[in-house]
Amino acid sequence: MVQRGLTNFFESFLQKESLFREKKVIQSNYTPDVIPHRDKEIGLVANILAPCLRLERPSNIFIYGKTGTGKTLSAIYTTNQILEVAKPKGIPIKVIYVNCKMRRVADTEYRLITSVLNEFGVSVPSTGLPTEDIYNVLIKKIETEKMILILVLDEIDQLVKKAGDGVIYNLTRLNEQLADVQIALIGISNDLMFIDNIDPRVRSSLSEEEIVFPPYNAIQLKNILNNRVKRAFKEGVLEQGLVEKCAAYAAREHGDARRALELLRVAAEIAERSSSEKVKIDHLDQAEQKIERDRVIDIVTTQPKQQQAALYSIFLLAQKTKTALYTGDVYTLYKEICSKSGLRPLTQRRLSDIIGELDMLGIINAKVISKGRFGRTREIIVAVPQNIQKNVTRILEQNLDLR
DNA sequence: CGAGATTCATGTGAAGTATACCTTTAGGCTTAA
DNA sequence: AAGCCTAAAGGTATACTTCACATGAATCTCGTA
Repeated sequence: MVQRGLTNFFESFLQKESLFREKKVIQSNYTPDVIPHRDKEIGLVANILAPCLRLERPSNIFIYGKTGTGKTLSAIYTTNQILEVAKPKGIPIKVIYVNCKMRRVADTEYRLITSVLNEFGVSVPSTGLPTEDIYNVLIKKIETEKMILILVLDEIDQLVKKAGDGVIYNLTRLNEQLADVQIALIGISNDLMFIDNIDPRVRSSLSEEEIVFPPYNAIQLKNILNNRVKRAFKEGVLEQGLVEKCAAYAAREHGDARRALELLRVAAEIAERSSSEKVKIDHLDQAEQKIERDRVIDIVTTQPKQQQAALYSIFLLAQKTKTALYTGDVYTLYKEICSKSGLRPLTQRRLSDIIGELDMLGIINAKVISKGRFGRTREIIVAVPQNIQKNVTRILEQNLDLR
């Protein structure tokens, strides 16, 4: 790096006009004051949750809809509103939000309860205790006072897929052991098939109420974007038709509003970095690339070494052969990779599971097929565009200490 | 020719093992009275 | 004697291994038309 010019660089950076007015408005963790086109859904949620203001346990809610349809946002928004009413009146309501997808945070029963406890400010060992004990700690903690506990479980399908549906059963049964505290669950899932594959008893208790969030259409998306653009950007920094194009992109991808907003923000960041005075359509295309790349890189690099080695083998093989890959081939190469990078190779049994996990992450598509006389295997197809694949392969190479 | 039987390569479930971490307990040491 | 530290014992969750059996369509076999 040229270090002498750095002060100058920062100076000129400060002088440069930013394209943003209030950048946080289009950042992903921002909760807007109004959520357009979700009045009906929010009304439903509010109706169901309202009894908790009278200290009655509301029904459990199961919310589903594709990603970026405002499920999480609506749930958080509604519960926040309830809290706002409840707080000045001293109504004891507590809302806890847990994202079950976060690997190594809340993807097992034990870890879920642990993260709930963390919300209460109680820290418990990450391992070593019986799950039963952890429940008891929780019970003891919340039983001290009368209250309604609303537990929002985001991406609940991931949790059930890994830890089984007993978790939800246990949670609902917790109510029987608690005299003064009532727990209501809000399960959020973007897997529409999920609810059909769980124990009917669990199902009926989880989805006492079901709410479906339909995807936004292009016009609605445009509306949402415009709403935020007004506050987020300075006037006239967006090229004509940019918002429309952005909405169209996202509508094509099953009406994902989160994606549309992210697309716009990243495009603006790119424009800013290249010291352009306007955000142009061209920046939008670059942003689309960058988002996808960052997403993949993020998933890949937070994965444990073994998974990375497996993925590296898959990528390498995919680049060599044009046809689909099979588990056996991957395992052979994987073992080689392991010895090169000083990793202890796992068994094929385990690799098979890892391939399943990678499939769940959406990095690859693995389908079990039968090749008849030539056995049964998984057909693996990489679900990442070529150029990004190369990019990621290089990163993996470094991570795994290969040359 | 067609219905079964066979076969292959690996999926998949269950049970066992290793590891990392936890609490409890008991003994030994220190310290202050 | 009280307090504190340490090591050992006994426990759990999780990632992984081992073992054993299940799968499912291409291919083979063999009786029959």
